[in-house]
Amino acid sequence: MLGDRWSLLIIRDLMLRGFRTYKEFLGCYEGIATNILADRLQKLTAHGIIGAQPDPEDGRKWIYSLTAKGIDLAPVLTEMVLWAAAHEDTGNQALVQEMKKDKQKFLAAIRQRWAEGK
Amino acid sequence: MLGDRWSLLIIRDLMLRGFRTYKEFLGCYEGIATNILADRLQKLTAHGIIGAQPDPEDGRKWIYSLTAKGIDLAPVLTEMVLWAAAHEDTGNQALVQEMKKDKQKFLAAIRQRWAEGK
DNA sequence: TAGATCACTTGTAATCTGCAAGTGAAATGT
DNA sequence: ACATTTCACTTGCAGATTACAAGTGATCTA
Repeated sequence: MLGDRWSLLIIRDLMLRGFRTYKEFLGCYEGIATNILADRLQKLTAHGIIGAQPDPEDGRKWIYSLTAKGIDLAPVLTEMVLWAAAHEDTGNQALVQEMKKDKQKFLAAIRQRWAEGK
Repeated sequence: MLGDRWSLLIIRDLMLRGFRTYKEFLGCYEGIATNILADRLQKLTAHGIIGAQPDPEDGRKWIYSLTAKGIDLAPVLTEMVLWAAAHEDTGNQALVQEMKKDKQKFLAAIRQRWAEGK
């Protein structure tokens, strides 16, 4: 269900990088094809991990967001980021430091952010 | 690097189900092809996540094991199992209960088991 | 109202995967 | 000693999946 090259990246960027629209995803990943992105967004939606709403300010856009099920992946993503930081070259040292310092606080902040609807 | 259908399952079963040989993996997953299994074991080895040693009791067999880098995936796998248990139908309720009850203790036990060389 | 932007869809070629059948080395049975 | 079986793979090939380029229609902007 998450066992493909892009799904977890999409969730990560919704959760940690504030991505919201198709264009943001498409522009960011080197190499993701338009049809594959559309397919993954659709499958994640079908699995109830993300949701989509029309943008009230621009009728062409859709705004993607995490569902409760998607937000519950925060501990998984956090551990993955920490693992990658420990064993591979990764950027984003600030984020990693914040996670390491107080994991529970970090997770609580993510949940809080989504509870507030942003 | 782990973004495919089988790699994380292989790591999970090395870590939690005590799998050690090619045959165990092959017999367990419905549908994994022999060449794909060989390929994944090789790639995981190349990435330093698993290692392989010849079986001293049977010259045909290889014994696969987790490296330190692989063992460090325990928190990721644990959170994934807990997420799946909360949101999908999964078996292995005993394992899930043990993880939930004391996550740190559970992780310490995994590390201990590997430190002892089993 | 012409052109740009947006989120896709479609077509096609290349790549990857799944399955069946094989291979060689090592173990087992007689 | 020799045939058979087991083991961990490899090989060949058809079918599925993916990447890339080029649209498409609805919506926004100048």
